[in-house]
Amino acid sequence: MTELTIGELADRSGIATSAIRYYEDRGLVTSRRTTGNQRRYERPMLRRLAFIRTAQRVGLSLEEIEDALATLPSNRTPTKADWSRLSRGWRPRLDAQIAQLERLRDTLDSCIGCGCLSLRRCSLSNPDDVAAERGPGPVFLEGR
Amino acid sequence: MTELTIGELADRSGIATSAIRYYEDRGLVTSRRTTGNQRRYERPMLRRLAFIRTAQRVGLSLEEIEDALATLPSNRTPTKADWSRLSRGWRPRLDAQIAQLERLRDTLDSCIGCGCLSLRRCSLSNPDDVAAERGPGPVFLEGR
DNA sequence: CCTTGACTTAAAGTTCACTTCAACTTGTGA
DNA sequence: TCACAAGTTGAAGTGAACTTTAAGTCAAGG
Repeated sequence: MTELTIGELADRSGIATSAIRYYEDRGLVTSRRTTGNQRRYERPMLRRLAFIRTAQRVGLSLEEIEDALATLPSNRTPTKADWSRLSRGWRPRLDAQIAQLERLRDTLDSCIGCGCLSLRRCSLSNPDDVAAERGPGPVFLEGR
Repeated sequence: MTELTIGELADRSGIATSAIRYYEDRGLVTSRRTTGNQRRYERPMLRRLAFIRTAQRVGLSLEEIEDALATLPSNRTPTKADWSRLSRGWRPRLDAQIAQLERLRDTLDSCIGCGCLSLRRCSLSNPDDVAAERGPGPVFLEGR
């Protein structure tokens, strides 16, 4: 039982089989096929899925994750050092996200009493941080 | 010039006319119509848009914003106290988001050296915070 | 051998928050 | 008055990350 079926991989990773197939279509994971055309995964694929899932939590898109995975050596199973290298860059990214939310929170604190929300005067709704405004849509989806 | 056209409202709020029309379809904003069927907005609508935009930055969906706006008195223009009341609840939400990212960052710090990312052993890829796992997709979209 | 659950594919559907399009109508400054 | 920018509508398109569906094929236990 050294290889895993897609169902086993899904159970162990907590990622749906449909998502795993989707990742495979996008080239994020690979498998060998049985004579009957079924997918079989080696155990290191579990770590790869863990990497993908965690990178998503950090806020990377699948495209970015794809790029990161592309820098892994293709001639051997990635080592811990390989994974460590890839995830090292996440720290500044997380820091930036946290800083941005903290700015929002602090501004909220100073505005909450007045309820002004003036688009021109209040920095809450008119933040300095214009760079962060590119691209609409929700900035953060929490527990809901 | 006490009323604004949709273009003027867009200019002043920084929100595209298409988005404003979309909000109106969803009932988030309202307008009166000229005899020629064009929209005209009263100035308080600017604050309403500011509220919507800021609520989005905090991470609320349009549906949640809709619900919040529904609690405003319909018989009068909302006061600063009204807006203040609505935005008061954002603080815990922001706090939770920040805390979640900080947990992720701290766990990342303790995992980055080892590169383990084990789905079963490493808390980075296997967070306690299971509630936060509902709903896939990017958790945070920063500057990019 | 045979049932049954797990697997296969391509294609279409989902959600969110909009944007774009086409075809048309209004409003305004010269 | 008339050109033309700005407004109107419904419907379709966008992008990200999947999920669902349909119509099958495969693998393993009894």
